[in-house]
Amino acid sequence: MNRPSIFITTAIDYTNAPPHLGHAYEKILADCYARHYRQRGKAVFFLTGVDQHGQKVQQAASRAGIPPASYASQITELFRQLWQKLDISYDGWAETTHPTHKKVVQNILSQLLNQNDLYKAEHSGFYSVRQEQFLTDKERNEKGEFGPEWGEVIELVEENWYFRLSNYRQWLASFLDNHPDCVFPPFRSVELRNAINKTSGDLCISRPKSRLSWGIEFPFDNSFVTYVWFDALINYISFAGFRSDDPSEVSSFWSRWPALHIIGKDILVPAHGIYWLTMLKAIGFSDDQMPSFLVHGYINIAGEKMSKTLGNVVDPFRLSENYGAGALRYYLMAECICGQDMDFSTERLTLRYNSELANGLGNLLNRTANMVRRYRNGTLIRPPSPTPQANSLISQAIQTWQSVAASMDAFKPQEAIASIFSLVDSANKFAEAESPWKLAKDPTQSHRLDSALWAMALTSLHAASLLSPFLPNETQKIAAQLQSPLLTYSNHSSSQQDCFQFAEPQPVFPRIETNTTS
RNA sequence: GCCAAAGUAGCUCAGCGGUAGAGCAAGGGACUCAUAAGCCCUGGGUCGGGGGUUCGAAUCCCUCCUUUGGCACCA
Repeated sequence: MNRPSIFITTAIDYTNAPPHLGHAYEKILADCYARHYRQRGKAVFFLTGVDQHGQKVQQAASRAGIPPASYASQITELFRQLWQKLDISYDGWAETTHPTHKKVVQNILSQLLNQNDLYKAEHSGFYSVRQEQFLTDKERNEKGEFGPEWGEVIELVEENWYFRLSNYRQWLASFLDNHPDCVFPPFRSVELRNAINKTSGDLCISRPKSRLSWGIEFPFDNSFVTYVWFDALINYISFAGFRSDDPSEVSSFWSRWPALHIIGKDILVPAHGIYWLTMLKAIGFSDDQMPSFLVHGYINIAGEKMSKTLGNVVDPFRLSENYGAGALRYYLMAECICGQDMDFSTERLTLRYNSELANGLGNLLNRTANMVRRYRNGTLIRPPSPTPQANSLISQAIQTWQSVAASMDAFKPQEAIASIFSLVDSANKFAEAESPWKLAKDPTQSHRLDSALWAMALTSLHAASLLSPFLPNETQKIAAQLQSPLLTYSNHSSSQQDCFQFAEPQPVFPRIETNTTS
């Protein structure tokens, strides 16, 4: 990540149902990356949003008895509220019903038609009237039949538009062979590579209006709307300035691109790994303009996949009300091995919050603040030559910045957090070793007392600054208590800080009491 | 079925050829600046089973077992 600008996207969420914890995890992950790279002085463009078109939205809307547009905008509002609650600092917001997006999608369709990448063909197959979709052999049960869950199944002949994906399959295979690091974690890259071999044929990118009207109309054939995936994937470029009428938008697009797409494991194959990459190739993106993917896992509840049918869907609104957005953000980032599934439990959340944030960092700050107020009237002046012990703690703090950056670049946020807390541990051990409360009793130890308190205060500031991408709100409160701005990558080692003026000590991370039933 | 990933202390995971590790949880101790927080000490897990390579394997190879995921038109 040596580029001066970073373009981060998340999947755009489908507006057929309210957000759940999995949606929240992905946005929190992306937000932590966006904030981390901003702290490193990069020009970050963080794009997220919602996917509003398609069959499922149309169905959900008709069940609710309202037009698809109203239904989509109601759900969209819920997502926006959640992101606000969780402090998601996105720079761009994608809504696929937006006219700008529609224009780019239609522009691309026309381009592909002109370069002979599209064709119209007839397809016949089994169609479920109830589910409003074509069925494949995958949907057959053990007896080779389509079960009752599909309702009436008829054979249907339909004309549609196809994208000549097969023209690009070979290119995609060799691209992935030459760029295996395009997908993280590595085994997902293998999975994608293997999937290409097993696929054949082209991609159907239209739906006849007779059965689906909620979509972007084909510019050259108004009896069809665009298949949702083809529509949705384009958000990554349409909302970033690609093919904008404003030339400065276009040039900022090219300074941002290529993107890091943060997505869930369920939509790598085929949507992003196959459709999106071949679409980009067809549109004219070169090999070194291809995006990369950070593929995360699922959040399970007691070992089981979250699903509406199991009735174990966790509501992120309620979680952030009960525990606070910070606690939720912290727990998800500290606990999850990026790329793997994780098991969610409020017990673990409470445990980690209490032991690391409350007892670790919170208490470090609080004990420091109290001693500075008690022994130094709340004002701490930088000692001209701190003791070697104090210097050693401070230099560990400075070194931690590098390890955090390295861990983040390696897509290991949990490792980054671990190294921040190893610094906090060192500071608490340092406090025991120096015992400022003993030094305070001996006037001849005044310099050593100043050094110790200084090192503790400065380390608290370093730890809070390093933690700020994960806990933007709470770390601001720490900064307020220290009455000092948070540090960044450009000033952390040469901070001009020469005084701490402590505000009234107040627990930033009050312990979550557990004896009450949750 | 095919292709992958994982199986290490109660829990979450690190180690990936050289005498089994971390954090949390559990037990004990000394202290008091602090959100009864922090600090110190302790805990002995056949590293999924079996076989092989090697002076030596959690670490390489084979095989079996268990769990999870992907295998295009549903987003």
